[in-house]
Amino acid sequence: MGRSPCCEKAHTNKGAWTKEEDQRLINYIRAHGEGCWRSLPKAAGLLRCGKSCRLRWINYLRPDLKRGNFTEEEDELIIKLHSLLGNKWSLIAGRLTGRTDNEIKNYWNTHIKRKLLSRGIDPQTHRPIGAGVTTTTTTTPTTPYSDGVINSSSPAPALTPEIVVMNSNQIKAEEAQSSSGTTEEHQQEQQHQQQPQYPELNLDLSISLPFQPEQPSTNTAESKQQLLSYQVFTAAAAPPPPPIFSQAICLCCRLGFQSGQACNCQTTMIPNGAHRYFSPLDS
DNA sequence: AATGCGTGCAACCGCAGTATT
DNA sequence: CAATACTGCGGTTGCACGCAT
Repeated sequence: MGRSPCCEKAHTNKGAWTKEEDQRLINYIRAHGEGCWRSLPKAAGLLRCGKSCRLRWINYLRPDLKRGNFTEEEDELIIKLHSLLGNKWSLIAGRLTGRTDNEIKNYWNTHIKRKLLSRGIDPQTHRPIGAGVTTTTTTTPTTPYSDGVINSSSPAPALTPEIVVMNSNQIKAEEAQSSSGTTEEHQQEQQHQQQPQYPELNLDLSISLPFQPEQPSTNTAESKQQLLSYQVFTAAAAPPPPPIFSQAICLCCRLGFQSGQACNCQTTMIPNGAHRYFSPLDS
């Protein structure tokens, strides 16, 4: 048997929130904190479903929200993040403090799309419009880096989550520094130079079979640890986190970045071209 | 002043993944 | 293990507003 029934959809208000409803929600969350959205409406005396309360709080009432226009820096950051992550608005929002996924999504659809089109750039692919897709490689329409292992024949860019929050000058400096790296890095550098719009991005991606761990774990605790690791790499990170070892698949690795280039987790290649991720604890 | 149109944004909807019973 | 609820996410819709005609 499952749980008890969800919030009754009857007897719930819809549409715009009133000031009184807002105040009730704020007061309740101040007193009891976020979470438990299902029981919140009843406890707070609101005729709304929990989902609606959550949305209202996250998108509008949260005290740490930054209201107002997006800056030029935020614009460029969103564009770069979108080229990297696709329509993963929540991940993008995690990189812009005080902005919500909904806000960014709206801003993208109303402003940035147009901005890119006026620059002659396809907002979905981040390629110049008219540059035909002639390769046999495939990318998903909304996510340049699909959720799988990127084929080793087309190495992913040496971008780290930290680089993502840097400005373009910092990125250039980072690239200049990396040019004195290994042969492999040098090859990537050459590929970067072939990208006309965003040199740090390689959008020519192939898709291979999804990564299969050698010892797939169904352990719940380990799953939680993986989630935690994922959250560490995706959380809003104003200052770059100190070097840490990932004990699971970090976001960088999930995006196909190779160890050392993008993150500090320990990743190695296995013969089929996929990556094997292992924890320092394994050794 | 009235109307039409475009824009911006809050809110809803449906789905997928996860948690719980 | 299956069934069900919960949570979060992305896509879409609808309304309010401003501007042009």
